[in-house]
Amino acid sequence: MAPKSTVVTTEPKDGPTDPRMQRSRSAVIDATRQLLRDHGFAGVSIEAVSALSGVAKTTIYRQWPDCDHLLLDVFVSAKGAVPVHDTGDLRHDLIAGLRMLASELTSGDMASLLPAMIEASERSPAFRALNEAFIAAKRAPLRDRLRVAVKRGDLRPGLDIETLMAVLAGPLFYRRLLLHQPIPKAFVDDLVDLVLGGAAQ
Amino acid sequence: MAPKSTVVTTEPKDGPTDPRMQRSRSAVIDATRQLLRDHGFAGVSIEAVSALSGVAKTTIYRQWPDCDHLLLDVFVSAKGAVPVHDTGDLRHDLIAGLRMLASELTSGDMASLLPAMIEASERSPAFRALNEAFIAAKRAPLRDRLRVAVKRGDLRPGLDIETLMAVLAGPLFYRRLLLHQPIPKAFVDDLVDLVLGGAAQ
DNA sequence: ACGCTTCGCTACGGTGGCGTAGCGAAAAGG
DNA sequence: CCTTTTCGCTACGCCACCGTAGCGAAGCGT
Repeated sequence: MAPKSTVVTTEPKDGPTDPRMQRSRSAVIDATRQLLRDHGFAGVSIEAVSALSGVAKTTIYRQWPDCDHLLLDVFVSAKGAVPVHDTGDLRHDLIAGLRMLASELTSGDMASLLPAMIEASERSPAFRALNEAFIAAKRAPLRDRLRVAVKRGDLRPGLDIETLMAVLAGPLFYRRLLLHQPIPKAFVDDLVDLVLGGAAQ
Repeated sequence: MAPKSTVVTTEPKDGPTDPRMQRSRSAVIDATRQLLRDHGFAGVSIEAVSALSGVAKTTIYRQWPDCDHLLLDVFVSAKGAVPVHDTGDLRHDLIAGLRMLASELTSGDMASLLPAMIEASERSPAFRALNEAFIAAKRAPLRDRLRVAVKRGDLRPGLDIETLMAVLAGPLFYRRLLLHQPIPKAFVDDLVDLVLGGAAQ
């Protein structure tokens, strides 16, 4: 059920592969992503992917040993960091960065794959490792920006960056995954203002 | 695949049912929960539940039309609100309430079922409706306590309660579901202090 | 002790997905 | 143009799970 627990090496660094391989490969991954989005985990099978993508079942088995490895590649294909620029204005930068995260959470690959990734991370070490690398990459720019802000004196000195990141990003995921509500821009604004200014009277 | 989309009526309000029915019923639900926790969604099937619970397959089919309805009942059986008392000290009450939420997220039914619930909510309206009712029940005490605090003047007047709740609860879910890290008590303390006091210099 | 209900068991046909083998067609590369 | 690789297709055996039928045994309420 779970992939080989050794190492996650789902990226062969693209050697001199045949262009035909590339085509079928992306067709398969696209179809898998679509199945995952439309019918959830239970809807993904080699046969269904074959039927939807038009790629023969045998061809799929030539590139992936089983369904889990295919799913791993689907998740790998959805990476990309959320840029957080430094304009000098912390509030502005945070709002811009979090708005981008919010839009990724409500549309795009991350929106449709995240729930499945979370579920997969619970049971398989390989998925968990991939997921953690994925999240870490996403978090890096925000963490860097916050560190600069602390060093610059825009934030309180003793502040724990990890806590701060959780307070900024967590509410967006909470709203997306638990409440199933959209994330309006005003929500991000309120969030940043609340975190920066505090809630107490 | 999805249950009847009509109404979620998975609670017959326990009429005069046979004690035997109760026994097999709870055995089945326990086994299903265990399978869901240990092997994820894919590990749940009527046959597996039957084998693990010791309840005959035919008996299961006599009480549930399919696997989805069984899963619905598993989720229903895991409810319960998080109490947030009012001692007059807002900071103390928030820390106490959030610590309890944190412990529920890292151990107990909610910890093992939440990821599956999230995934299920993405594809099935019935699961989504159930999940939303579940979350709403969990949120009520915290919301009430925050409203009292606003009215009492412990919090800024114009504060949006929804935003504030997301800022308080979101980071815990974020840490649990995305980072897969434990939630130490100090994290909850930092969180509450950060939200109440603000991050800015 | 009596009926009635529920249970466990076995057996069954049907379905869908798995993973492999073999082959001719097509396309890339030199 | 010719070799090599990949592809698509068919066919296959296998297995897990589905959902139902029938029946005797066991447990409940009275």
